[in-house]
Amino acid sequence: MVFGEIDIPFWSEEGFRLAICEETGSRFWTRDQTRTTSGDTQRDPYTFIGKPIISGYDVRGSPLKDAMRHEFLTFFEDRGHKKIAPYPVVARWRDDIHLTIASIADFQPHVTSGKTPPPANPLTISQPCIRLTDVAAVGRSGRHLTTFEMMAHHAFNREASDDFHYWIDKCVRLCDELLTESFGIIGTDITYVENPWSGGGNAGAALEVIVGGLELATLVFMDLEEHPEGDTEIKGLMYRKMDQKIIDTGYGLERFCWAAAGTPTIYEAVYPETVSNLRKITDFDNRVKSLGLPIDMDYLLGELSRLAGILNIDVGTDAEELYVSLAAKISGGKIQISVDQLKEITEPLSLIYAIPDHLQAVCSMLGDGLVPSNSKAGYLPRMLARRVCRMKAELGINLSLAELGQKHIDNHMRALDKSSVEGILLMLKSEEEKYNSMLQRGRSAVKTALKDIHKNASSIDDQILIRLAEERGIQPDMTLTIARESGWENLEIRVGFSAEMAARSADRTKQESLRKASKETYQIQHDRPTVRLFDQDPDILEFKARVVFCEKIISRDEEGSPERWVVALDQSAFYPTSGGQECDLGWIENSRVTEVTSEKGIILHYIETELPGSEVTGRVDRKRRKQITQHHSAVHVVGGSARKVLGQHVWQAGSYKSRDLARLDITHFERLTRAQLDQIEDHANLIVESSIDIDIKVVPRSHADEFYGFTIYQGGAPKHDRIRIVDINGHDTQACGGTHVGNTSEISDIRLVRSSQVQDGVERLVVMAGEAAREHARQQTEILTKSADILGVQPEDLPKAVDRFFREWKDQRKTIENLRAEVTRIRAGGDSSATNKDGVRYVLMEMEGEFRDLMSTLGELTRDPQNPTVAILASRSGGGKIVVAITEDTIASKRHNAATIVKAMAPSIKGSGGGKPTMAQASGKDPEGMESAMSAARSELGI
RNA sequence: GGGCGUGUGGCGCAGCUUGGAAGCGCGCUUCCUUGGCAUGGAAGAGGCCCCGAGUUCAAAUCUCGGCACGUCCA
Repeated sequence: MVFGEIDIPFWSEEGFRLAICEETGSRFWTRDQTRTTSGDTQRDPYTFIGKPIISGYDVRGSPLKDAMRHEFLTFFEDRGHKKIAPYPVVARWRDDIHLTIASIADFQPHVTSGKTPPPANPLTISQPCIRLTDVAAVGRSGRHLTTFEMMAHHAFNREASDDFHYWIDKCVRLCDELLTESFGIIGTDITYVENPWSGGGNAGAALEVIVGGLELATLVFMDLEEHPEGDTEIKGLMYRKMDQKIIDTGYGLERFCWAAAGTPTIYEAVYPETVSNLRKITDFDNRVKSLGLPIDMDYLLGELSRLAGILNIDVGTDAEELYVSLAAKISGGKIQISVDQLKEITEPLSLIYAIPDHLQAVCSMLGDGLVPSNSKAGYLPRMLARRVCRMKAELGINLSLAELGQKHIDNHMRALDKSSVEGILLMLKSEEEKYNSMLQRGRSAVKTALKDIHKNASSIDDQILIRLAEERGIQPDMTLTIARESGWENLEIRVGFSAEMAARSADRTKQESLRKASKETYQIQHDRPTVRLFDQDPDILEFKARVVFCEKIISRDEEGSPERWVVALDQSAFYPTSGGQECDLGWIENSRVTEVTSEKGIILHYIETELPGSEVTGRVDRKRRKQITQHHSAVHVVGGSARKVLGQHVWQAGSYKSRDLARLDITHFERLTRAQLDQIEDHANLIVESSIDIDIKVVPRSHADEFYGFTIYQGGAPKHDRIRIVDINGHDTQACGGTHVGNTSEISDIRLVRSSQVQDGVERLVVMAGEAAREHARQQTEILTKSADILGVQPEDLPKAVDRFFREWKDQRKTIENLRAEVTRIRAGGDSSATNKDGVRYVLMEMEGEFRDLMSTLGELTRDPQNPTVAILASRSGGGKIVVAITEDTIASKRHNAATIVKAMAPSIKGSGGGKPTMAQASGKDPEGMESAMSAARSELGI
């Protein structure tokens, strides 16, 4: 059978026939003897709008979702599936994606690869997901959402180990029973379209389940994995059978709700409160009424949804053209509606629809502890928050982002606890402020960028638009709005520009991904993992071991680098650099260990001399280990304290533990004040004083997820099927492989030295514990004492004294400048340094000071056009400096050239110089030559 | 993780391409105009041009490093 074709007993038993879609050519199965299209084509309009295909559900919004979800989960529970609690939308257990994009994502890669058993088998779940790929279509298409719940039943079959549940036939039977029995859908309305699936290294046959023009579910039968020697080719890649056969299904909860509600769009079914509220606030219905169209609003919306859903407004498509054809098609052309009228309705409406969806996505991301940021994952909620801000402004809504968020949470996210809600609202508030300040800055940026463009100009240089968008985040349409406000009223952006820009950035992203750097590591020919003694007992610091291999490293660096050997042992107490913790150092026999790393479970010790035998003794540097261990435990304590003090949104974004200091990066939405640091520090020290035991145990992956929750993955995605839990009882629990003290009291002392910002939304705390903390305190005191000594004050008076000195220094500098000007005026007015000849004043003056000082004095002499002057100032400091200036646009500047004068003078002081005709300068190495430089100037000037 | 960009009086910014005297608008102080206010006029104060190296006769300007911040993409 060809890959992707599905023939099961169920088809014939139930009277299905195979058909080929006239429109798309795909194979599909149907009970309907007359059907000629698969159901999901341009020729298949939605049939359920105004007449639901799922009956018996009168409610809308959250209650509708709850009822639907309950029906689905109960159906599969009754049929031997275990119900699993949903995972977070922020996929912290994975390092390849930021957000949970499907229910199967919960089990990738550990379960799908076969490494870890699933939490239950078979199982059913309703998983909230976020997908941002179609964000531009949300609100416009009538059916796209960024946030949705994927209801699913999964089975993980392993024939080899006799662990087999069900495969294609049973899966389709379950699905069909659910649709026809539980939801009362008429059997002939359902089509199953064959549409093989591949992605992420796996592939399999699949069926799309279509009812009433809407794809309600997808059933994937994953049994292939990518392999160069595989025998099945799909989209140019080779695949082979894998050990597991995985049932991966996805039922769109919101689509079921829509099909049950029969509303014009999916948004009215899922977010009725927000949609009607926003329609009221924006006076939408009256605005539409004033267009005077002879049709019922709901009917029109239904029509639009039906058509726009099929027209599929996508990114980069020419919206104008779509509008024209849409206007013509409405009600089969029976209703007259102009493109402008249509826009008047759809533009605001699409925003009203998109807002609740975006709010749902933002609030669930923030609720899961994703803090908005200008880079990394934090950019995702920021982007959505900013979209909402923009839409809000376009609709003229006066509510703040936080107020909208509050309403949304009240309607849709009641399960959130109070502190999380507070955190979300704070972050929304701060996001709106940041958005507004960006706009503020944007306004002046646009004005500056356009300042050389004539007010009547009709087009803007592409480069200007691109720069504004890429550097300042001002999209072209916004640039246009600002420009028009500020006086460039005729500006237009040429058609297709936005699409070009999108293509440009997509292109660059592609180029980037092509550049891949591979890091060279030591090649290991052995595969037996080293026994990690520090895991068993962190107190083992001296041990005997057998040498597995010991090889000299050929250094590619420059000649003189010291000789090094790399050693692997059968067991080791040396902790290798990993998880942000620096490695142990010490000795193996008499050879110093300078570095310890780990490759594929083998601990590699780098040493300075070759080892004599095969049985060796290793000794770990006790003091270093102790200090690093204290730092590591301190980081956990501080992390827990930060969460208590700042809120549940605090997550570890990275950490580093060395002998001298530890760093902990945490997510937080604003800069930390010293007062907050003190608060965290106090709390952390309270934990230290409370002498809490730190328990370490190793548990299976699925048990850890279930028992401790996903907050244990502070340090990143887990890499093994067994998880080492470090539990500071009641304070902080994390999955962690590092070394830790047995009781918090052993940390002895925690200091938060400072905080800095790594990126927007991520604060870096510099933590010191134990001896390092005390050493740091001593150094700080010394700096203070030394500085205070210099100024001759007590350390506590230092800030006041420094402030005074700085002030006085500024004042005096000012005074000196004024005095210098005064002296210049007096000397130039009378004594021998000034000469007048043919209406030009010549001032040759030697004085004290640097270039800067000479310059300011020059101004005094040559700025007055009433007094044409050639001024030559010289100073002997720093080898000799000369500046020459001539009053601009006068007979003086016509007669003389400053650069020529300077060049005539410079050789006398063994220097060189140059400048403009009215302003030049030179410096030299021989101040003694200043006299002759001056006479050179006199003869050059002819005085 | 990566790309691009920005740090200049209290605030908002120009100057940087092509190195050569620190500028603009708002605000501030004083005076004038007025019965008072809005306003108008005049004079003035206020700058480690983010920090540190380098190149140069000369750096706000060019190069490198650091710090702070912005923006976009994955």
